[in-house]
Amino acid sequence: MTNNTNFIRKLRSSGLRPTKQRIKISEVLFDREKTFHFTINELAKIISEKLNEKISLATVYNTVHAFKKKGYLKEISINSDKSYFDTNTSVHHHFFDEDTNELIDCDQDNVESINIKENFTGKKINSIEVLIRVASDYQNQK
Amino acid sequence: MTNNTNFIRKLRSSGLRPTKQRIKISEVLFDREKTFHFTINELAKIISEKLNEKISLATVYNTVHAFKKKGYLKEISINSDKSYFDTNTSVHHHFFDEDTNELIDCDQDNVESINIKENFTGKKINSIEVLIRVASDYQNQK
DNA sequence: GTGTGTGCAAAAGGTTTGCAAGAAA
DNA sequence: TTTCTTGCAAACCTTTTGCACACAC
Repeated sequence: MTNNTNFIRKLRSSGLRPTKQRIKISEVLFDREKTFHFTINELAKIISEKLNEKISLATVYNTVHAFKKKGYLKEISINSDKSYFDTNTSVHHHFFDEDTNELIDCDQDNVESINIKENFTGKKINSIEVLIRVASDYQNQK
Repeated sequence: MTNNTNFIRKLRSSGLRPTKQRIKISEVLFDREKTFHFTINELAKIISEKLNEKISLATVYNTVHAFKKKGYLKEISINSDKSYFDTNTSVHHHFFDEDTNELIDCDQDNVESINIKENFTGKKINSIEVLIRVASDYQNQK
């Protein structure tokens, strides 16, 4: 599959040198039909275990942050010991399954739009993030 | 100021022994008029620097988590390396000032209610959290 | 006394950093 | 050859853990 050309073009156009590592990570992240949610550890595991490639953890961190800065990834707010990222960079919200620690995109149609009537902070709104925590009904002893 | 009696009663009624440390932390957290947002480090600093009291970090962590479990504190989702807590446990949302890393309560009146039209996950909704990231207009190079 | 809570230091887990070696331009 | 990127290990920071001692009941 050589739509690697596309990744190379994309990287180059955003001022990132198309290195082997970045292309490989692009494949893992963007060569899929559905949105992908991941932690950096999960991503590193996929690369090393599923693909049997060796990319240093530091490089994975570098790359993910570079991609985020370029707008190819979104970081999602969950209080958790780890950071979650999302290949879907459009404005949308999330379910977080507390049973499985899994993120699920929330269809915009399922949420009424949120209007901030007043922004008393006098600052620009950068983003509005909604996180809906869900869990099995029976295990609500948390 | 001896509304410590109140804290002692409160602690006891929730099955927590009213130790010196827990009472002191209660004072810092709840003996104020406005909502208080903090990270555990900030709390520990206030105790040691402002009050010149020595409470072990582990105890601060224990206490904050105990208070959260009892429903006296709320944990707030921000992607950050630290956890933020809020003494306002009612349902409400937040502004997060990216310039100062400060949390601000969002008046419910300023947000239209959010309705999740469909919960396709088949699970119970535990919470709906809204975080509005704000920053100065001119420094949007992030 | 019994059981719970505290304090310390060590450990753990995620993330960042410094720097030398390597690859891209 | 110049600049950017990688990889490694060490450092860092927040949070958790284990255990002896102290305190609340």
